[in-house]
Amino acid sequence: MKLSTRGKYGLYAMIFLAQHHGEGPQSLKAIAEVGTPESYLEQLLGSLRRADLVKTVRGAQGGYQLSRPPEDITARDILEAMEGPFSLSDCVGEGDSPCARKENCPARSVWEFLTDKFNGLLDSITLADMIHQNLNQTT
Amino acid sequence: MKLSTRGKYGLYAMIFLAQHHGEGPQSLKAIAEVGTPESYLEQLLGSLRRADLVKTVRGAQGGYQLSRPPEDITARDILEAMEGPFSLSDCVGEGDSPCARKENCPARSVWEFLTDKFNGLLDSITLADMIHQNLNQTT
DNA sequence: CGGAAACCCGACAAAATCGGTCGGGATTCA
DNA sequence: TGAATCCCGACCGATTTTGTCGGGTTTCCG
Repeated sequence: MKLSTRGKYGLYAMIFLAQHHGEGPQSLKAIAEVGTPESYLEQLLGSLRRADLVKTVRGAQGGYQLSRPPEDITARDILEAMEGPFSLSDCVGEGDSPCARKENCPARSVWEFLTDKFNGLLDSITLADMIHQNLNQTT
Repeated sequence: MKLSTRGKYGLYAMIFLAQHHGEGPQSLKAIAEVGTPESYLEQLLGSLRRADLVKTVRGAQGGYQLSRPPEDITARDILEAMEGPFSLSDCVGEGDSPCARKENCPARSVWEFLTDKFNGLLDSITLADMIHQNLNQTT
C-alpha cells in the first residue's frame, strides 16, 4: 500500500520547480539533479505538462516551469497527474462499478469514505505549503 | 494509486465474518459466496490468521471466525494485514531511508504528514462501524 | 474405524505493472 | 548551421499481482 516512484519523483520535480519559480525555465538536467534518472524524468514531466501543471519552453535555453503559482497547485493535482485518480477499490469512482452489489455494500461505503477524506487531505496541501514547511498539523 | 484486490477481498471477508460473529465458525465456502475465488481467498485468510484477526477451527464443521469483537478491529488492522504497512514513499517508515537528504527534504514531510493522517483515518473505522453503516462523516 | 469435511501449505504460472532505456524527431537560440 | 533542448513512442527486464493446483493434516460423525 504505497505509491510508485512516479509520484515520488513527480513531487520532487514539482518542489524543485516551485523553489525556482519565477527564475525562468529550468532544464531537465537541472531538475534531475534532485536525484532522478533523466530519461525517466522526461516522461514524467510529460505527464505533468499534459495535466497542465507545468509549461515548457522548447529549444535551447528552454525548460520547464510551473504553469500556476505554487499556492494554486495541490498535492492532489500532482499525485493524480502521476498516478491516476486515487480510488481504493475499482468499485468506486469512474465507470460502472463491476461490483454487482452496488448499493447496500458495506465495503463500498468504506472505500467512499476513505477516498473522500484522503482526497480532501491532498487538496489541503499546496506546493507553497511544502516549500515553506508549513503543513498544518492540526487539520 | 489504488490498493490491490487483496485489500478488497480481505475487507469483504472480514465484513462477512463480522456479520456472522457469534454464530460459530464460517466455512471458506460460505465466505467466498461474497464473490471471491475460493482458492485465492484461502491464502488471504491465512494472512488474516497470522495477523491474529481471525481464528480457525480445523476439521469438519470447522471454519473461520473473528478473534476479537468487531468493535476491536479497525480498517487499518485489516488493510495492513493484507497489504503491508501503508507508507507513501519508501523514504518514510521502517528501515534506514535510502534517501540521502534525510532531514530538510520538503517531500519527506509531505509523506509523513499524509501517512500519519491516513493511518489515523484507518484507525478510526472499526468493523462494527462498517456493518452498522455509521461512518462518521464529520471526522 | 473410516470417510468426508474442512483448513493448511508450498510450488507454480500467466498477466499486469513498474521502472526505466533508447533512438530519432522537432524547436529554438546564438 | 549547430548545439541545446524538449517530445514521443517503442521496447525491455524485473517484480508484483492474482490466482491455480496438489497434496497434507485435523477433526467430526456415523
